[in-house]
Amino acid sequence: MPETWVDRPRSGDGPLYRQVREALLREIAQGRHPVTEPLPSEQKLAARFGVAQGTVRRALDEMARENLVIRHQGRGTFVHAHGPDRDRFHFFHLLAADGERRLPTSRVLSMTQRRVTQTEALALSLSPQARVVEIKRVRDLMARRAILELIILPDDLFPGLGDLNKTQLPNTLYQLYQDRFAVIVHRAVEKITAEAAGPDDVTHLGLDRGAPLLRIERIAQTLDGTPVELRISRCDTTHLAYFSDLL
Amino acid sequence: MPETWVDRPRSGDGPLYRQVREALLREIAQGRHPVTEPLPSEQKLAARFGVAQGTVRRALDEMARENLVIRHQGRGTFVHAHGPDRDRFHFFHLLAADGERRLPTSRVLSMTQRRVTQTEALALSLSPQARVVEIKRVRDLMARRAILELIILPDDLFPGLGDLNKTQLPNTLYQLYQDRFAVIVHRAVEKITAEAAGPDDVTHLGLDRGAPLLRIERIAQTLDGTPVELRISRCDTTHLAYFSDLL
DNA sequence: AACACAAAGTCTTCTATAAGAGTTATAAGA
DNA sequence: TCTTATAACTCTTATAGAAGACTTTGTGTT
Repeated sequence: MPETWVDRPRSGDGPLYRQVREALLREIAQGRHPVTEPLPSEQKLAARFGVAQGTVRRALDEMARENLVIRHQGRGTFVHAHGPDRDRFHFFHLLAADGERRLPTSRVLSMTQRRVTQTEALALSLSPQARVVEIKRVRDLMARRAILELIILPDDLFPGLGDLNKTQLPNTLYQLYQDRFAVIVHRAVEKITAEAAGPDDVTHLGLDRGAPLLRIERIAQTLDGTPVELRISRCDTTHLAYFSDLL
Repeated sequence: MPETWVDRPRSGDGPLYRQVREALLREIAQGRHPVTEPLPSEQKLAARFGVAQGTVRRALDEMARENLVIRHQGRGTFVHAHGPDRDRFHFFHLLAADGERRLPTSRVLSMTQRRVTQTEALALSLSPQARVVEIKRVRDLMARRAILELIILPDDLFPGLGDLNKTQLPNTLYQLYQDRFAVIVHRAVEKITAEAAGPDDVTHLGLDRGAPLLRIERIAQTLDGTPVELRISRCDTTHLAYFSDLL
């Protein structure tokens, strides 16, 4: 046996290139293929799967389009991770008033560990007894308080996170998830509503009581669809807007 | 000369398949290739452009991914237009409270013709003297007043629209734009903010004065990026939510 | 001997072409 | 109605050269 052959595309599942795609997806989801080193070359993968190189290529191209892997000519194909290369705005859809996309800064208000609530358990598909870490922070955009954020993380996916000092949290959390806990956020679903400012919003965002604000409820997922983060952002949209491109 | 040969891919512009793509895009934007009949077959296009069939295929595949054309095995490739085939929810991102995607019904309040305002002219890149048609309507979702919509259309793109009776307007306007005026909306950009309900919202949506609502400002564009519609939707989000998938 | 730099070689992805087998839809004919 | 033919797209494989990135080797200098 030339290699450990864990995942062969099953026969009769549809197009070959899609079977290859699924096999690769499973491998990546299982955590083989560290983000620091390239996947096996197209040739190698083709040999492993017993298909032509072009078929592997088609699978990889499709995955690259979905931002699951990133391909560098001459270097190889890598699992698409968070880092300097990646588009930082992919998961940040707030636009400053001047129409420019800017990254916010963050100040952590609190970080606590506790039992999950019922709605949280539902959103993250956790058991009612599960424990979570709750992070609360204020984010500034263009030196103006703009976002009040509540982040809920399953404790079992992020062991030891609750013990960190709140000053140790970086601005870009997804980078942290990836580097410290090998959790890679690949996609997210957001539900957006309008709400009236409550006491918390008044104190931390400086809004008037009852002022309209944008509520963004995000569930971030890994490659295989496992929800790993629930994030509720409350935004003062007097100087910014959420944007969405319908292509 | 075998055909009218308007657009040849220029030499040295980058990958061949992309030159073909651009050439086809120009053709479609110019309004050749009616939506009712297929584009020339891959073979024909390959012959026209002097490239291999696989190269044309790659260009078309890319365009199909971007929802610019739609491919039917055995029938041909068509300009992707609005109609029964097309995903009706592509341009409607509101989610009912139960999590289901439903289409709203519409009741037109008014339809008037007037001079463009300054902000409208900016958004639609019109001259300050241009005339527009303004449509105002209320949309119900699950038999509940949910959206107050203001639609601004450049008069020169939609000649004679202002003369229509307001009862003649269909629920799905993009279908009308396409069938009556040969204007195909291919993409849209939305900016979303939270606002307080004003007098209009109170009367038409039954909201309390100052209640928070979701404001969606959409600019719809044709293939070549020409803005053709400005639409401002004011939504009561007590029973629905805007959703966005970050893939 | 140690270092700097250029050339050569190798690995990888990217582009282009070609060809054959399979699937789907439409139209013509029995 | 059923069958057949045809046209079109789909899938897979194969090959070959171009282009980018990295490593090794060779050369010359210090």
